[in-house]
Amino acid sequence: MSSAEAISGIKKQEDTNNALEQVQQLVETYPRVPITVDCVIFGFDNNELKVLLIRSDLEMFDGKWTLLGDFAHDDEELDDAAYRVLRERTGMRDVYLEQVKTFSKPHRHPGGRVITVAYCSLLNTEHHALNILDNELHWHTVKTACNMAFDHKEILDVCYKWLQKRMLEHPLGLNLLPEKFSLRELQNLYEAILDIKLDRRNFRKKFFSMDFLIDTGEYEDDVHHRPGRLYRFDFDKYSQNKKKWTGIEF
Amino acid sequence: MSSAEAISGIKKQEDTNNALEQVQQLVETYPRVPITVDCVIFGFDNNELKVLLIRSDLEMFDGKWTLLGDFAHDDEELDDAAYRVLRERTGMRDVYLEQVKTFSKPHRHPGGRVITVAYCSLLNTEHHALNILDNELHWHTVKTACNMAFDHKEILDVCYKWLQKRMLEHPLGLNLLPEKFSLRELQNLYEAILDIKLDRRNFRKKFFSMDFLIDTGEYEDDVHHRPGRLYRFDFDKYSQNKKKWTGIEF
DNA sequence: CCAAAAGTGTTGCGGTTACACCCATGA
DNA sequence: TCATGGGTGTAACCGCAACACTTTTGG
Repeated sequence: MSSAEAISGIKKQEDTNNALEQVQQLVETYPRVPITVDCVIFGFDNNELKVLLIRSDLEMFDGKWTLLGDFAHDDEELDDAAYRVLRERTGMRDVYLEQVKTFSKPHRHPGGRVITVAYCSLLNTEHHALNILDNELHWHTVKTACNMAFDHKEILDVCYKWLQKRMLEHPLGLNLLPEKFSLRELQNLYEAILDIKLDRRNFRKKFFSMDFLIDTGEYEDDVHHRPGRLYRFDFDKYSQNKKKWTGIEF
Repeated sequence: MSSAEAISGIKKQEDTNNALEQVQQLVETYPRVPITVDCVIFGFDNNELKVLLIRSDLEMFDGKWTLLGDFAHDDEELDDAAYRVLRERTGMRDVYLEQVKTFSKPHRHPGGRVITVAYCSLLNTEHHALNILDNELHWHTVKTACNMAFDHKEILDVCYKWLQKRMLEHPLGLNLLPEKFSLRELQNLYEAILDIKLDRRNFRKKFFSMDFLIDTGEYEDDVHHRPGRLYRFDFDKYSQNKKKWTGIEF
């Protein structure tokens, strides 16, 4: 390296430092807002879509229910914050989770401005039951959920609509079922969430033709009638064969 | 009101005040983060999808391009902030705008932690051309856009994918065309954005059968061949007749 | 009269819907 | 043996894809 190059190198380094300081100082001047994540945790039990809520620990929301949420830590990506909330509150890992929408009405939180990012997650209530730590946690039927704090009812509604739409194009709903499930259970799931009736034979044909169901060779054993076959969903195969394009339709 | 009731009323008021203070103090303790909105502004010109970018005014991003963004003001809902950015930068009002996703990687901004909410907007470049105030603003071809600051390339990619998907289920793409347009222009729009070829006759049949196109009775007049009819899109009719359900498909 | 794009119908295929009967199991 | 849901096939219909020629305009 020539000395001219060395000097130019030093100069460049100084410029970089100055530029960095400039940016840091600029960011210092920005208004700051507390950020939370709120998880809409769906479960499926008794042929009903449920949502996991906790009693508000704020005096002014005495008796009201809230979503599971928390502030974002410094240097924590919001996806990670949402996973952390799930872990801390339910003890579960590896749960399906997706960002849905950010809510920012100035007065949505009575304590001052707080922006929240809503996440939607789906888990199997049977697995989950073992891990609930906090007895102020309860599963509520989504359709009748009410008396909620903040704008959490609105967030729930948005996430429910999101789920209904997403179910049609993605098999995320299977996260609500046990690993092995009967076709009846699967159909009940779709019927309950979408709030429609489906023809049993056509539903079967549809799922079999997608060819993502693996026959376990096992049967239901807790049923008071002819037991149905149990299937697993082939998530690997799905992720290689997703549909790309379904045509213009509105 | 009895004096007991009055006392109880005062007590309740005090409780409320206390509770409010409690919540406010709690929110005070939350970590705070600067929030920005970034608008991915799409246009359509020369049969190509374009995106409006501005040169970064930060020294360390010398020569790089960024999305149009700004900090959220105090007490400003983020949707409003995004509309404000659009107004301030392009002079346009009443532009189609939708929240897409929140980006929160801890080091996405070199000046420290900044969380940004990405909005996608679509506007007609002809109308818009008149209003550009800042000559560091430029339309870039989306496919070849590069050399972007921050994580703005990633945001652009996510919004482009979002647009491709959204186009199939919602007529938002029509915001990219002039009010009156030919079917050829409409088809070019879909072909360019979705990056596919479509059969002309089937495309026409499809749109005519949806029955949202209003024949203006007018014709193109700037073409060097047989002029096509001009149509308007009936947004009112659309908003009353949206499809609800398109079947399970994944 | 030539180039360039507008405009227009039909056919075949595949997927969705609608629908009814026999079977296996537990009580 | 009865009640309950499991499991299965077929026919009509509809929407989508594939495909070519004539018409209109400007140059």
